[in-house]
Amino acid sequence: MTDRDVAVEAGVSRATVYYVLNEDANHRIPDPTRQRVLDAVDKLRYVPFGPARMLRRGQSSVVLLLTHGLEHATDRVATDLVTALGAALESRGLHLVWQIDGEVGRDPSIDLAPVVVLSSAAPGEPDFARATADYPVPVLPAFPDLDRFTAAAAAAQAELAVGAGRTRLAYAALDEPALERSVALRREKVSGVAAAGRLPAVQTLLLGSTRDEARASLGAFLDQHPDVDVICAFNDEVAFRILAAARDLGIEVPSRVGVIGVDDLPFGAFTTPALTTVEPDLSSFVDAFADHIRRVCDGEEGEGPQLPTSFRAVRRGSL
Amino acid sequence: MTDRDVAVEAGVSRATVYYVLNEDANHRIPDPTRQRVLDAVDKLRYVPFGPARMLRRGQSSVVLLLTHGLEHATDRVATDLVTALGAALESRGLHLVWQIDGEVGRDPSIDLAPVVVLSSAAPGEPDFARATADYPVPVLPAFPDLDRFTAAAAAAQAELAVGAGRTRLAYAALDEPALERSVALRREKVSGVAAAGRLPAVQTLLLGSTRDEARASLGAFLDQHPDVDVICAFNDEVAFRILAAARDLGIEVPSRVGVIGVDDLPFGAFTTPALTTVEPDLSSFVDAFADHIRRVCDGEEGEGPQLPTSFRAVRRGSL
DNA sequence: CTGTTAGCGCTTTCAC
DNA sequence: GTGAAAGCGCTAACAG
Repeated sequence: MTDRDVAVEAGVSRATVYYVLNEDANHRIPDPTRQRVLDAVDKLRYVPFGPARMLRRGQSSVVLLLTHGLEHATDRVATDLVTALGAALESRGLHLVWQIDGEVGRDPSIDLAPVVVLSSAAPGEPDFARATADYPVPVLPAFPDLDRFTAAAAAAQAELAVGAGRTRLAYAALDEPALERSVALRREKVSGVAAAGRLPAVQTLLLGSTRDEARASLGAFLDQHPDVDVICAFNDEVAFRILAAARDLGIEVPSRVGVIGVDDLPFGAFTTPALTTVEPDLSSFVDAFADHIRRVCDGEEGEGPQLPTSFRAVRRGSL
Repeated sequence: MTDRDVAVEAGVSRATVYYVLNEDANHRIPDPTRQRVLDAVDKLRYVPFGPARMLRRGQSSVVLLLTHGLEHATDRVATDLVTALGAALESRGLHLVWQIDGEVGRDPSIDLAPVVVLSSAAPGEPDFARATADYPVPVLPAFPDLDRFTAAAAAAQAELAVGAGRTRLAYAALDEPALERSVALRREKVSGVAAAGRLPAVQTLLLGSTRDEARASLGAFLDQHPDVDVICAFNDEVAFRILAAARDLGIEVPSRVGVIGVDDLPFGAFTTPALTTVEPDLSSFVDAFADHIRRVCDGEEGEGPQLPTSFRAVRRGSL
């Protein structure tokens, strides 16, 4: 179905079809003609063909989000953000689509012709550079200043711990090389808060991946650092593993040691003890980010917003 | 950057550029010319413009996955499936992109021009019909015969329970109207297995959403049905909530009552007791599904594969 | 072996 | 108020 078909069906020219459909201000079409066109559109179920439109316009309304894998998908915070961003962009005439940026698909999916690309990688990382090379359009970080954001989460955890009267802080993460830099950064932040409160140095606990390994890691860690009285975990999942390990070891939470997560995943209310955690407020960021993306699409320059640094404490039983 | 620019830069015609780039078999281009073209492409960082290509071809290489929300994203099974499907389609020259099919965005995202649409809804559901109406291309269910699949999971749970010597089965799910049909279906399947083993009727437990409500629901249920000795949960998350409720009530798992989940989410190893669950094998389905999608793109008719019905039991402490 | 040319469907300027 | 025509960038049939 093309505009031609509609024109024939309605007995008018192709231009007239366009005037009716796009409500062209320079052309007032008499109602009977107008109606014939609209009827024809309905009857033929005509939908303009996107590629032709994009070719004419020179650009599309598609915003492409590239994430390395779906690890971000199972992260509740990221999915909330993506969902909210999609809605916010929609109301600005843009369409958010999501694609996995795998090793396999080295084809930059030319057919997509996005007007702007959002990369889950940070500027400077290989995936970000690759996106910049592959797409002849602006590439923005999907999670701007993620490091600052996660560091702020760590600081919020530490402040929560100190505020609760804990004095010997530890930081815990999974023992994965890929996470190393991020862990160092967050731990640094926790150390900063500890130092500001004249507390001793912050120790790092790297947790094994199986339950047995997790138990062994935690046991050894607490033997070596017996005065640690609170553990700030990388996220709620790590916190959950620590709770499991503590239970296996007969270590009491929160009396012997407190545990604090990040994200406020739904399961946090169902652990034993229930998980204390911190959670960001993303709503104002999302709108600002959508505005920024809109501006970038319009060719404007300028800095975009960064992820927020304020976190809300969710106090439950584990601290 | 257009092919014109490349042609000028290389000092050849536009057609020659095309012959070089697409390695046209009917035209052997001498190496020096060839090299000049390739150099020009590199120098100008030329990338063909997708929309023009699609317009010419009449169709794109984009497969659009529409999901109602991101509830599927936090479902590990679904994300595994999407990831694997994306890779499988990539190797067949197709590109999978994902878009949220929200109420907000009533614009059928015309710019996307997919060659086929995958809907998370099942044929017959409103979202599926909407996709069919909005897109002038074939629409397939993204999770073909999901009901059969989930029913098979329920059957696997029941068989696992019976195999372990349990005789009074219950089925548990969250108390949400949207899930009602699916819950009924799965419960039916559990009932079938029970009946086949000449066991008493299967009771249904609808769990409240907060922890307190969950405890109350479970307590009341077990008071009313004191001989129930195993609970098959809708999924691992529901199973986890049941474990929490049981702990709060001082009900011993698995001695007093066993608990079985579905999905084998990573946290299952870290609950107390660790969660027994069942898990599907999706690998062969993914390849078959990708083949089918490829065929549909090529205009062929025919039935596609269905989600598998065989599940692997993961035995841990909760049964 | 290389170049010219027509046309995909949509939009818009210009002429009637 | 309506229509004719050109052109976006890419591709492919056809001519040279």
